[in-house]
Amino acid sequence: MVPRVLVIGEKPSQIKTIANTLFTHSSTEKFADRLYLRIGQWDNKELIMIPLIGHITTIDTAKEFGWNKCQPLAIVQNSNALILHTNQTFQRIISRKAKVVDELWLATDPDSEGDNIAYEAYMIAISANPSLKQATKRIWNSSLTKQEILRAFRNLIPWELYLALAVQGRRMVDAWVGFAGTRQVTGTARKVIKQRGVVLSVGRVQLPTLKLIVDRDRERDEFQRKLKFNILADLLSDNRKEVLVTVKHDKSPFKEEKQVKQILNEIGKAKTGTITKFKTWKTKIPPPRPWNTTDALALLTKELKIKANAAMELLTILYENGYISYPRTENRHFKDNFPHDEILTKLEGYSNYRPLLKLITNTSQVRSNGKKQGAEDHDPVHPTGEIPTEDKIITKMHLKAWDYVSRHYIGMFLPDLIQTRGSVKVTIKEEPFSQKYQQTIDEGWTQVITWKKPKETKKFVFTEDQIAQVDKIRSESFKTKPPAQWNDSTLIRQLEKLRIGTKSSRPEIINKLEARKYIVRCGKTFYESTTRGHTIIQVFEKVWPDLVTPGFTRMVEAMMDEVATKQASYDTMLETLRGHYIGLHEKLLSQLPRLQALLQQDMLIRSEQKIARGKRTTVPTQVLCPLCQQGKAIERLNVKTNKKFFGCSRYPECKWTAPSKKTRDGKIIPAQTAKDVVGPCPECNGTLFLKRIKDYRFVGCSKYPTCQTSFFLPKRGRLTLLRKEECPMCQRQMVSHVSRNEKTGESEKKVFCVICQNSGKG
DNA sequence: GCAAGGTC
Repeated sequence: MVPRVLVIGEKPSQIKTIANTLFTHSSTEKFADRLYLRIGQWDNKELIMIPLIGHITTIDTAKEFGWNKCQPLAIVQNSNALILHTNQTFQRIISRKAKVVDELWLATDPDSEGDNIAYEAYMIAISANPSLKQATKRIWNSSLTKQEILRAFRNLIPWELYLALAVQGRRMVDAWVGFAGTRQVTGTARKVIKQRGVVLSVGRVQLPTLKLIVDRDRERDEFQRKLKFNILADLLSDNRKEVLVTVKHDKSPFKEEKQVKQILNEIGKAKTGTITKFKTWKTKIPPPRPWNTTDALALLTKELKIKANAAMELLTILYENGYISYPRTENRHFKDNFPHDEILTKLEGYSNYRPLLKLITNTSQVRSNGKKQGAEDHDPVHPTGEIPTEDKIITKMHLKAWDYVSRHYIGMFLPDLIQTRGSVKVTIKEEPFSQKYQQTIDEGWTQVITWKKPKETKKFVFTEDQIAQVDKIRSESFKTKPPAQWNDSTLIRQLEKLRIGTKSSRPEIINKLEARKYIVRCGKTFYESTTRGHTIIQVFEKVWPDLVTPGFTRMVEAMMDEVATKQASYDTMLETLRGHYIGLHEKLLSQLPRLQALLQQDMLIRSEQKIARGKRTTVPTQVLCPLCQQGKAIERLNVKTNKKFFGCSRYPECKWTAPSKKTRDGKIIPAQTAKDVVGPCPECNGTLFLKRIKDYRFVGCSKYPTCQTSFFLPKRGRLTLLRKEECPMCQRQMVSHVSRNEKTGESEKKVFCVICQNSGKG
């Protein structure tokens, strides 16, 4: 009789691939809903393959250590507190089959988590059939290609427990910290927060993530906007008719206005400068590297303005329906023999891509391959070549996500982006100025990866030692900006960089923090910490600084390494970290009064917000509505974003709203005033108001970007809204524009309507 | 009810 082997896999899709590779004839046997054994002959053996669905066990507290049944710290102090729950479906099938086989092959993913999953299956198998202990092997395949599967199944490696035990240790420590910490903090919170079922959670990964957000808010709160200055000079053509380029002083930005004035005094009237250097060159920029999960999520969250979790769901649906590859991968490297040409040929079925695919000369490999990352691992995220169409499952959003994945993939085969660039250095009365330009010669891959099209700037030509004509030397001022708030895209990139969480868990971490009310989304994309989130970090920074920085994860990782390399035993790991945690939890106990006091403040703020929500108003102001000039501006609360804004007291007759802004002395006022407001937007319910971005001035809609109505105004000259004059054509405010005539030097005044450009006189 | 990590 041929020997029988039990093969354990980590997931159904993987077992299917392996079975299809090894077996010429095979049979299946259903053992649970949508789960099948695969049985077949290979290498004179009968292989029985069982697909798992990730871990078989979960860690829980024993009954007598449930909520409110013991002190939270008892979970850590008592070695019987944590127990393993085993999934009965897998327990049953593994036990049953283990009894009838001669060998056990563990074919879970080739990484430490995979070893731990294999260990769970192994413990069940040897308890059903102890003789398997001597007949267990591990399969370590670096990918799921036919060749690699065959290689791995012919080169079985010895089964060792160390890596699995290291992960088991990590799982136990995570449970201690999470369970004991969460219960202690939640217990304290419930003395103050009388909401039903409120839970404040604590964990090894969520606290460092929360700290990132809290720290950024702290930086922004402390940030002092400072005025800085650039000195600019316009270089003219020889006939002085046209500005060729605006050059910037090399020492810009200046901090001191005094210094700027001094320089302007010295050189302000200069009419010429000497070109000291002028060069041009060509730059080739190769296509971007392949996407791993983080890259794909970062792009989709940014472009589609959705959460990381939502982006992950889009990718999962596309994967499950066969349109893209497995979306959870750390890898940015396509292997050499990857069948790119098959996929590219299939993509020709989509007419939008056909002209782009014709630009490809070599379909055998991508032009900028990334690094191989992750021990398993799946290929980078790519389309399968199947073309999706809109139906019940595939929505417009799925199609958009698929288009990004496909375009990024196709772009990786296209020629380089070629730019011509130039730079000039010019000395005006010994003061150094310079400027650069870049223009596209060949769009290359940006024809497909359109979201990465570079900015074009105006080209200029000079010769060295040429005397350049200078028009006006002037200064511009700007205010420094605080560091930006985190969004899904920047946050998951930072988490990957700091090695916090995993490719699969990162989007969920952000969701969890939001569900716990530690952070809120403000606007559409940005995250901000709540008072509650702030409080948690404040207390834990005192109690256990290492837990709120990636330090604790590093410590756990170091211990795991010691166990995996046999320098420490599993028991040593547990006892070391148990002792460590007990000490810190005791410190937490001493901080509970402080935590309670801080949460009280959180409650005060929350109850204020509740009142605000109930009445839908807060303090009425004396500010006249800038749009209708009849109602008063009233501060209101956007319930969705928790952000305050101003609206007109005559709502719904007057639909004026404006975001709130903080003045220097800390007052909250509407971001628009009567000075800026032009009138109702002709396209939507918004308000048109004067906007200034850099040196551009225009009239824009308050509902931007939803409504993109805008009218540009002259770049120079003084603009004043004329409150008392109304346009006879469209009944909006007129504008007076005072500018200097370039030729005569006299000032000219024009009065016109910004919307219909009517002069008002005719 | 709670963590973090697999997978669906």
